[in-house]
Amino acid sequence: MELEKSYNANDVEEKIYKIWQESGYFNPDKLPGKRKEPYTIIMPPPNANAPMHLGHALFVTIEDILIRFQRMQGKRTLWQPGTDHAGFETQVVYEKKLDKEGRSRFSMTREDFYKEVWEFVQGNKHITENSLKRLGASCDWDRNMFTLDPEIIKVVYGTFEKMYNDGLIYKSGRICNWCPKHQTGLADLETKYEERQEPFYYFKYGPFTIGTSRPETKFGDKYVVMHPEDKRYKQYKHGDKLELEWINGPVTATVIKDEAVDMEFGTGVMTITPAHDPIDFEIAQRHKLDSETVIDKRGKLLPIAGEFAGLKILDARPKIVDKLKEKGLLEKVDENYKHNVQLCYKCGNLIEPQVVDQWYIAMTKSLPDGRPSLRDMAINALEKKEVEIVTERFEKVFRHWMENLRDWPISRQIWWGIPIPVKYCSDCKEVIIDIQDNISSCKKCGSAKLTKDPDTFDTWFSSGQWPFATLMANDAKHGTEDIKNFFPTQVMETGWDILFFWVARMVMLSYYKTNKPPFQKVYLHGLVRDKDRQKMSKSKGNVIDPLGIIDTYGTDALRFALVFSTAAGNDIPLAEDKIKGMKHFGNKLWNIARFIIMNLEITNYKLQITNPEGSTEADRAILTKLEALIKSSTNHLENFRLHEAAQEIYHFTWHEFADVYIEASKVQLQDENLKAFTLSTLHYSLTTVLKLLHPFMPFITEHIWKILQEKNLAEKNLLMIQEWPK
RNA sequence: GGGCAAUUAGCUCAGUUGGUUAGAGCGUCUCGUUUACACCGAGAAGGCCAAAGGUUCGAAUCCUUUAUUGCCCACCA
Repeated sequence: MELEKSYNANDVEEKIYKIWQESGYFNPDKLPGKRKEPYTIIMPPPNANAPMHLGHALFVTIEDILIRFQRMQGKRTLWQPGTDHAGFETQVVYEKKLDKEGRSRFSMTREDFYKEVWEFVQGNKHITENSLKRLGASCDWDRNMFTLDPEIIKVVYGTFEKMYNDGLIYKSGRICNWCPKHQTGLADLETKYEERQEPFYYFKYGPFTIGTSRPETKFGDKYVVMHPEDKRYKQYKHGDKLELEWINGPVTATVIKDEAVDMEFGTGVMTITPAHDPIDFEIAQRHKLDSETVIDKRGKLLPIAGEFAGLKILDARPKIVDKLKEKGLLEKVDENYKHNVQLCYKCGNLIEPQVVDQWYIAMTKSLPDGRPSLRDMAINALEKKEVEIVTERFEKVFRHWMENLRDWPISRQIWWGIPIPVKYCSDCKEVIIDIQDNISSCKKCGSAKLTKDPDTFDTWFSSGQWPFATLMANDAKHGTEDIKNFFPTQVMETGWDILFFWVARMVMLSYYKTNKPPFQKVYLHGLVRDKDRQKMSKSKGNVIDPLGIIDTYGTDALRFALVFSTAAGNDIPLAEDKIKGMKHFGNKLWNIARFIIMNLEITNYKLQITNPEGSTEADRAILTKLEALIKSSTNHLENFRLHEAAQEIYHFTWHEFADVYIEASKVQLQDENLKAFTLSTLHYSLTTVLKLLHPFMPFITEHIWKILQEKNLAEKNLLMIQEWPK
């Protein structure tokens, strides 16, 4: 077979992937030899709501390198794949799509909406899976899982029920972050802050002056709050009643003394709107004050606003200010006031805090079986190094976040997701956990009037259980013993941007459910950014399609470029030139192989390097360097310094092996006394480099290996299961 | 307000526990098509490793301060 002058990735990658898949070696149960020690990575399931982006290419590359390396080291490797229904994220994506079509979920039935999203997600799932294959992912497709698979939901429901019975999950009507656009409550993490310059108004409130940037919330205000130590207001006593004129007429205000008031801020006096402000809500709770809803869930004023009822808050604001001005209650306006406003992290609309019933998980409550709280178990895990974040600087970040953790709201008022398995008795108000969805009468009073909880789980509640849920689901589905064999897993590899969303929750939920860490090490990668260091996002339209890159340069080049000069945890600005350079490297390797094969084909020398007789200084030098490379790159890989390993292998291959040794070999091959050892050295160096390079550039290395096999120049098995060089 | 990081060649970035002339990709310049490779080879230019001070036999690497940049967390009506 004539070998082409240059390597063409497109011709071989699909073929090679097929060979791998047919070998069965992605599946740990089908690996040859006696492999005892497991090595497991649970793949962070890509969201099945969009085509894949370079972030996926990065995580697939890193995880595939780790898995292939360990597989060649003789481990029983399981890389568990899956896709995520991604509740809120997907619903947002789909609602945008509806919006473009002039539709809205509010004019659809819940069932129809769910069905449409289901179809949409199924289509994306397949696209995503095919993309993972093009990237060379050697994950076990036999175990492929979806977050809405019944076996997964069963595990999730089991956890919910256990937590409810343990008193860790409770329902509360406290104030929550409400997005008026998406019509759902959100966790703190799902909101962001932005600095805005808005007018800050000072109004006369009886004898006081109060400041606010949100006059539209003030209709129901009937408590005036000041610090108990504030000397300016010492003549007012807690509980004093005052008659005063307010926006829509006279009100009776009650004086409240509370230490939450900052004496330095404004006039040191404020009125409170407990239904629409978290701080005010807390003050009201402390003093058991009345609370009145002023703004509805769509962000419009309620009848309490009188003439302003029905207006959107931002439209109402200037009108309300005008009215107060006319009434002579506007004292002054500070136009230079800057403050942070809270926004929905997805749509950027203002968060409008609302009092809504939500399910919460207690983060700091000790477990009834005597174990510490979820939060403390996670902190202990780091403390005891049962879980280590190898991207070390994130340990501090993790710990700090953990220490300040508040209870986690896990219910969402969205339709796309796992339904909360709860029914309520309309008569006796009993809460009934109904996992099978087949309970039709109240367990307590026998009433048949049951209503289903309309909410769904926060996606992170289910994906937070992913490491053990997938393995449990495998066992239920396939009769495997995955939980026994593969849990706890070895490595969780994911982006630092979901450290809190996901990693933290996995640690807590895993300890809760299994009493074990979900994984031993956490490797956090950075974000792939565009060439201007901008975050790639659909909304910015700067997303680069990895498949296009693969078409042009090949998967191996993309993979090598992604890990080549990237330290863990650092963001990666993608330069296409780098990928191009790595394609050249692949071609270099190809031609090294071509040269060696060409020389070996025309000879019949016995290949062996154990007998150094007839070796030259050049032979010995390259073998020494190769030995050092094996040691060093193995060490780097074991310690997650993939980029270091990649650079060293690159440097050796090109600048030691090709530039120096192969050049020297051309002379040595002319000498019959040197020829045998020279050929042996060439062959040995090549096969070793192929092995070392295989985790990084699996396609080209496997392809060359296959060609060597066809010429009886390599062992019969696939390169992917060859023994790692020692 | 609190915290974390970064600052190294024209550009984008590596540099594990401090140890010989600080590296890579791309770019620039010169030369070269001798059958592995022009997706190449040979060679060259280009860095007081942000600044100052300190520790050390020795610092890009450790410490202190400063400057600039980026990010995270919290959030005051």
